[in-house]
Amino acid sequence: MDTIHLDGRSWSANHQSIEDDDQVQTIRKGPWTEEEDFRLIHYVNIHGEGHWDHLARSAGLKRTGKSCRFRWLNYLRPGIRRGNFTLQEQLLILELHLRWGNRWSKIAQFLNGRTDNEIKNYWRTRVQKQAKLMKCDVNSKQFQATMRYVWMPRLGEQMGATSSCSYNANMMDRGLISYDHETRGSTADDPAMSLPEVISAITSYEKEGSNSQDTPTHNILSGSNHQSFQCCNDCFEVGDFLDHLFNDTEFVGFLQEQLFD
DNA sequence: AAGCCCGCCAACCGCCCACCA
DNA sequence: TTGGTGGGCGGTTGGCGGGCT
Repeated sequence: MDTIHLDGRSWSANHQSIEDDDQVQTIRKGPWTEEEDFRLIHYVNIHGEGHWDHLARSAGLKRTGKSCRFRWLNYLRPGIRRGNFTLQEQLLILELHLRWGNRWSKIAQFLNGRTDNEIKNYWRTRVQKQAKLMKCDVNSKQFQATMRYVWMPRLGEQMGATSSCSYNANMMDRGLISYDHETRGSTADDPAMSLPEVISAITSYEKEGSNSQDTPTHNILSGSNHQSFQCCNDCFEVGDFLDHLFNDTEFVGFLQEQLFD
């Protein structure tokens, strides 16, 4: 019988049922115990991955092959990183999701040590929550525009110049972006709304709509490079400015009507 | 202190595809 | 060609814990 020593504890790893006197293999569900984890780690270390149904039986685990595979790939496999996502990782997830949608495993390939399940959970708990707050669909162009022009610039700013450069270089290296992050302009095949389109919508809104002096869209455009905006006597960076705009339900409604319906 | 609510996340489920006999 | 099997993937669920009343 082999003995595994890990975290100051020892586990026997005989490849028999956890309950030897139980002849009927009832399938266990729910959280994995430490002993189950050690059995799985031990077996995979010796025999390698794959053939999960056979592995489950041979390792004496009362689990389905799928359950063993899931546990190994998402929690026990060496190199798994856990904990909060860094700003760079969050930005990468937003960027890649705009590109590929719910292709979690594909997205996970670009985040070293992160699993598709973890990214999926992040998306559903954090990002979809924001969509719910905005009362729009997470896949709508409106929400994608918010991601691209509000959150991503904000994350970029938070990351600071150094990490932003490394993020851009990383993305460029991978061939994932081809547009200029300084202006956030989109490429011709980019389905999301480009910054010029947003500006055009804002301008149109100014012409057609609200004459109120206290709306966020009053007196907004200044300069020609669209990098900063004057609004209500305050100067906004593009991210903050659009954040401001998207908090204006009147503007959001107009934008939706003009561009997305 | 107790009950309730809600967010997070580990884990399961079902579908689909690739491979092989 | 077809049926069985294993594995991959996205969607969903349920339990736990922390915060709030």
